[in-house]
Amino acid sequence: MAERITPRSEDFGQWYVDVVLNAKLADYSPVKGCMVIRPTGYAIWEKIQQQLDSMFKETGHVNAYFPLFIPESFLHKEAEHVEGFAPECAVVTHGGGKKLEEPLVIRPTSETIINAMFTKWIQSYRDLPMLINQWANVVRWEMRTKLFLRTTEFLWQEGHTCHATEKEAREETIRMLNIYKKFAEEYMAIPIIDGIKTESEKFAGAVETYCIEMLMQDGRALQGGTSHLLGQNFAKAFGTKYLSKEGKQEYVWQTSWGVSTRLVGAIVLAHSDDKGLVLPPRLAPLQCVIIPIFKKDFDSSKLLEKINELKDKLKDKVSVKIDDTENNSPGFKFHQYEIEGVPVRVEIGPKDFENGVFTIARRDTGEKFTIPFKDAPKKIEGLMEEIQNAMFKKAKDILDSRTFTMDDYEAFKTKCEEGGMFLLHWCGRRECEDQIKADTKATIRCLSFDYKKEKGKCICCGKPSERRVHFARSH
RNA sequence: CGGGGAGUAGCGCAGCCCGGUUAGCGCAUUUGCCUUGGGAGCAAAGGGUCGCUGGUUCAAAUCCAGUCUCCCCGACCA
Repeated sequence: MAERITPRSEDFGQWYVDVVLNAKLADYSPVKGCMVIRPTGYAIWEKIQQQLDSMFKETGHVNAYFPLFIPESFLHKEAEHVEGFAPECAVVTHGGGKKLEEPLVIRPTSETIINAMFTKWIQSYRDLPMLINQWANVVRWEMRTKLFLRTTEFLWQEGHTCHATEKEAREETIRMLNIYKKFAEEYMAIPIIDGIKTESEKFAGAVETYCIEMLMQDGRALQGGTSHLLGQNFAKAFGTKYLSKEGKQEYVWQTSWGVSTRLVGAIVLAHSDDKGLVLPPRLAPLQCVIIPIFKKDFDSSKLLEKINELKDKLKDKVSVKIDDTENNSPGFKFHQYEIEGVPVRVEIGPKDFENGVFTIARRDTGEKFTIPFKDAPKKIEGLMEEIQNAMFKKAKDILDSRTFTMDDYEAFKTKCEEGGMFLLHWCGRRECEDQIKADTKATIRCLSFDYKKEKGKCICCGKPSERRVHFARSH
């Protein structure tokens, strides 16, 4: 039985955890920092997987699987890569009761071991492009964790591609970023800011890192996905070469890109209200629940007949479930499905039956209305799209209303406490980036693709700047 | 690693300051009756090494010392 969710606007972190736990998406595990994903939460992840997978396949990518263990020496082959990842690696030193000759790192990401295979697989320009994706778990030993947003072990998808030219690799990097953007906006109903990361925030081992950034309801930003242009860094480290048309040995140009179970957390943080989870219809494992209201002196079979009829008409287009259990009251069920975020609820009791209508309730707005039996299927089907769009618009309004353009450092420092996205002039120097982070905890989320050329002064040091960049405190 | 908080029934908590009946409450569970239009009601029942170790005392959930664990904030976060 779920506990009631209490509104706790003053403590958003706790509110978030309450939503996750009450909606039964996940549990804390016996192993600290790790998370147990419950069936309800996993079902959302499955919807995400399904959709992304089909988008990857449309663009020619195929799935494969690589080992969980990576020889420690592999990580050392790329200098920046090992520097970035070594501190957060879990390392296996023993196996079969003996100390291993070479420790095995539990993959924090798979560039190295995949490149070791690419080197064997790729001989000629005819083998390119090679477009591989892997669905897997990875481990990163973070100091502090939070359900879905940052856990020691998490599930993700990592794409790894090889191309003959830098141009092709660059196109691929952006193509995949755009797929993430489309997925976030059209499926998760969360507007994003896309752009490039600064040198200090980019992936260890990449030439460039692109990302989609989201703003959550608590005013903090969340990195939703990244797409890296790896250049020839890993190719050189692992000797991944091909024979070109011209008969020359060339290093391949590579990309990698990934999103994780963090996206489930993003949905929770972006859309939930004090009643619980609110799921966008396109990713809701259950889109519509039908609840009959029985009365002692009313023939319940008449209600069941009506709702089965409705279910049959809906079932090809909308995922629907009838909850005709008798051990809980209707009120209890209403709350239960609201906590779980089911987009649409249909009720029918004797009164409705006599009037020839269903009562329909929207999860996103809480709005309740009746509709004649014959119009119900079409209406409910239409509601899915309507709710999906309304949720995106609501999230977009939050992003817009909490994006601030500022030029005064002191004012920014104060305003930053409330959260939000900030468009600030920045001189491009690491020193200022670090200074601002030290002063405000805000980091450069990205240099967005969408910007106006505009002469200004760096908010920190006053040196000239050509454009504004996105700053925010992030999760 | 630093700062704060918490460990008492399956879950959530009160009791502790100021030691003293048989350690209490809500939810959940079991049984019976009755019910279902926003988290039902009534009646009864079961369920506890009070985190652990030691000390003080006639007497410890309560006081003292130590210890373990968890949570929150910070440092960290390709």
